[in-house]
Amino acid sequence: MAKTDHVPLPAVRRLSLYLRQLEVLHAGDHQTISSKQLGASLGISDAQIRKDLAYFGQFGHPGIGYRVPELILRIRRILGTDKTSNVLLVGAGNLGRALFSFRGFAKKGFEIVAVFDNNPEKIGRSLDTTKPVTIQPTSELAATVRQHSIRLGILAVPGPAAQVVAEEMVTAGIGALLNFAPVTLHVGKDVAVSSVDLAVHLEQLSFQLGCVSG
Amino acid sequence: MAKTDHVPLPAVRRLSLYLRQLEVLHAGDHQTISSKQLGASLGISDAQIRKDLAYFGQFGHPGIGYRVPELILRIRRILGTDKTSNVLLVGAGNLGRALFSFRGFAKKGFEIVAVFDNNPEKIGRSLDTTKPVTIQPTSELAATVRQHSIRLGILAVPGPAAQVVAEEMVTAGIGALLNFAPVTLHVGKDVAVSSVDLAVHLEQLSFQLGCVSG
DNA sequence: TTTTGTGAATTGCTTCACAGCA
DNA sequence: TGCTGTGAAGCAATTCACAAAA
Repeated sequence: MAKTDHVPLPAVRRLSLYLRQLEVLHAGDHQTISSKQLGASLGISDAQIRKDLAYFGQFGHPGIGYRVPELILRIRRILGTDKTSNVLLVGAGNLGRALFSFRGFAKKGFEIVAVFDNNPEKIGRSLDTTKPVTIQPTSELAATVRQHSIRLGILAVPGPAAQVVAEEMVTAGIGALLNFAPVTLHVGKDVAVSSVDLAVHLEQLSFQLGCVSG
Repeated sequence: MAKTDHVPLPAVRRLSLYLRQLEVLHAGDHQTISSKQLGASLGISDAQIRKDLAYFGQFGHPGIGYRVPELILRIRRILGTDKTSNVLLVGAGNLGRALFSFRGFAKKGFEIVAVFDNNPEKIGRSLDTTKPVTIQPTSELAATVRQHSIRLGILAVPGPAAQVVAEEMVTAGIGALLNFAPVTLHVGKDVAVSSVDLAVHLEQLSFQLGCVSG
């Protein structure tokens, strides 16, 4: 089976990009694609793509390339998105609403099945009236996590609240956190954390602008 | 002055994190901090921090550490956020609204001064009635970019439209793009691009969940 | 003592280049 | 011929370890 014998994290990140592009190709009825072609469409070298895939097994066909539908299925299996995952969201503010309404998650096999916020005016209401998910207080985290077998949580609360809420989520049984709060979360090593800080991204770009011209 | 003689991009990314933490420390009246303390609070080694800062000059004081207010100013200067930058946003959907209302940008020296969308029903309206910015059609991109000296653009349109809109933005004079569309943008090498794909982040976490337990 | 700044050593990632297969 | 899979080589980033400064 797959060699789980240490895979570079950047390789996993790129796997998602390959999948994204393969899904586009599949919709366009492409049956096969070479590492060279796929690389050109993503700005990545062909050797990189072959090496990345080789971490997980042998997927290609010499002389042919990769069969698009086959590779899609196998990458989904690797990422664990061949089955739909239940996800919870904490933080029913502007960002939380946008994330809850975002169609892209469902397409990729993630479904937000519960929303939490401790603002009393929000509890019992819905973030998006077209969906039947009502906002719960965080005191109900543990019960809901168990009930829906949720392992993945999205954290979209203000910075000052983030560490406390993250701890509540972990205690409730969450094993992976997507954090939008502009703070570094301190959680156990067995909990995976991925952080998105919008200001940090703009600062990167601002720096790069400064490099080329005054 | 600063050695601009090739800096690893990961180092620049971390510079933003250092700044974020330093601002917290400054608010808490800390006057100095050592690389060891700063590292502990961010989960980064002390050597890493000293090396990162050394790419840009000498900021520390042996035996003392770093003076917090001084280091904040110098990192802001490096990132180009010591002055406020005008930013534009294309895409007035759910995500665009959340980004426009996000307070964190202003705190970091970024101000969204123009919003674009080609939906005729949205043009002329406002994304947030507490702010006096009305939605314009993308045909007005170039004029607005020139008028406000905008160099940074946020792209929050659906995937299929992203490449075309990105090209319009670059033609209008935008030099750096923060892209939220789930596609790889093909732009000139002189344009900086930073992409945030929410589904990719969840896939990373899903993979990591699969590593520890079935 | 404490803590920085930095060459040297190390680790990790990417690219190269080619054998093997269709 | 065209393309994959992969060891070897090369490059980039991180960590080590210590001289110098307060």
